[in-house]
Amino acid sequence: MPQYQAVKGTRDIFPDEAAQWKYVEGAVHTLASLYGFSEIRTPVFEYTELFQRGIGATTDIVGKEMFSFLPDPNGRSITLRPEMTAGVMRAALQKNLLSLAPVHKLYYISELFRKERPQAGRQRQFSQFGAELLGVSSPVAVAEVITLMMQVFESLGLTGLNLRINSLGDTADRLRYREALQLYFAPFHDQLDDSSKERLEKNPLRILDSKNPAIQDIIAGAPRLYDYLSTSSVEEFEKVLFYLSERGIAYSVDHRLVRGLDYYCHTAFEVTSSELGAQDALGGGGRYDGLARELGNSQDLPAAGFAVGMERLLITMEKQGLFAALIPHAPLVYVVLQEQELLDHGMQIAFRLRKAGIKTEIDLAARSMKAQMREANKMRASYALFIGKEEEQSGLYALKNLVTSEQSTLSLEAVLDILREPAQRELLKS
RNA sequence: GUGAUUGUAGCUCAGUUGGUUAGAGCGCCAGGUUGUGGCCCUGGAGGCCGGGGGUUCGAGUCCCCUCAUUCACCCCA
Repeated sequence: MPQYQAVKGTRDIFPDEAAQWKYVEGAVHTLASLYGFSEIRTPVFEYTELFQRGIGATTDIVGKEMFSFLPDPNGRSITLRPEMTAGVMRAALQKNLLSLAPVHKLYYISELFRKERPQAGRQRQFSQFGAELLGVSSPVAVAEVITLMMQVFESLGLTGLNLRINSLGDTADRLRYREALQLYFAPFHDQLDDSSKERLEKNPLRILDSKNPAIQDIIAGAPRLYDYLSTSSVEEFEKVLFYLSERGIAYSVDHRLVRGLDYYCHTAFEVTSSELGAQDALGGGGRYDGLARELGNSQDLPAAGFAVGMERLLITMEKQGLFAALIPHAPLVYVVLQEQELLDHGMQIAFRLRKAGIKTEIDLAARSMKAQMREANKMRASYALFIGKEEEQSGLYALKNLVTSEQSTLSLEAVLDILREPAQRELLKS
């Protein structure tokens, strides 16, 4: 066992896997841009109060999962961001973005931190990609955001996902419903588990989220939030569903979907994958018009967004075999040295090739020719360029096509001429 | 934070009721004649058997503690 290993809940991403990340990130960038979203990058840590206010003091994230610390004895507590929305909203308010233009569409791919016990699909450092649409207070915004998210999944080839959606209504709706819930659960108080009892006081909606089998029957009989929605809230929700249907996006309405963060209102949604095990949420989001005011803004700021767990996305793709076509970028030519003394000359040749845009490998460890050839083969290099004493003096090199095994003796200029064209093709592919 | 699980070579794992110098496959390195890969063959390097303590003539195998892993709960991406 090595003396040092990666901190609990963190992991290293080695080249093979990094290629998968790059591929997925590329799809995110491309599609976000296609929908007119621009990238935003915010600091990894923020003042702790931002999350306490923004996410909600009663949530598990704020209550027990934040990495918080004091930068100096008299400083304000800061926290490694456990999610992105609060930080993005803070940035938007700080810059007064909405005064520059009425609508802003932002997306990100960022690292987040939560102090949870790791398990499948859950780490202490993880990353999400997500989008926030600011300034539009209508079902249009939610529909737009969901559509982008689903198109990312689709373009990556994911199948078998389940999109669930619900309406949480506006503040007034929820207030009325909250009372109704408390009234309903009161007689069952003694049968509830501890966390549900606590939620009954602080945030009764979240009792509906409970997976505790012992209280499922009680939950099943609870009044439905949907029945407490105002006419306008219902209309709004129906409009979102209409947009989704129109775009061929399959969904199922789930009246018990609440989601853990306090700032959601109206539409909330979640995408799950059966490929994921217990932590099956691939992504989720909703509307959060009230977040800005919660963060001290004088008024609400219409906003909708989603976040998708990158690790979970990668896990699902791996399980569905969606990385099979991802082949490592092989070198076009491998410079093979007859003996170690030729390394200087070999490196000079490699440099010339690389300058010409030709992906070139050379064995810096100066191993045997056999080893060099074996490695060239393993890397799937297309050509081997042999350098021996003769070549060094004559300036004529032996270029071997490793696929056809044909070999010819050429000047460096001739070699460049031959390799330039396939190098161009490789460049276009990558 | 709670519960369970597993810790033997770089990786995947064998290691019989405790009994000699701890094994395999893959990977890695080097060879299979004089400057040339893939397949094949040969050889080699590499393990305080997670750590500590205990039982025993004897522990990779049994007991205790500890650290770590994985999975699940809570909750979330």
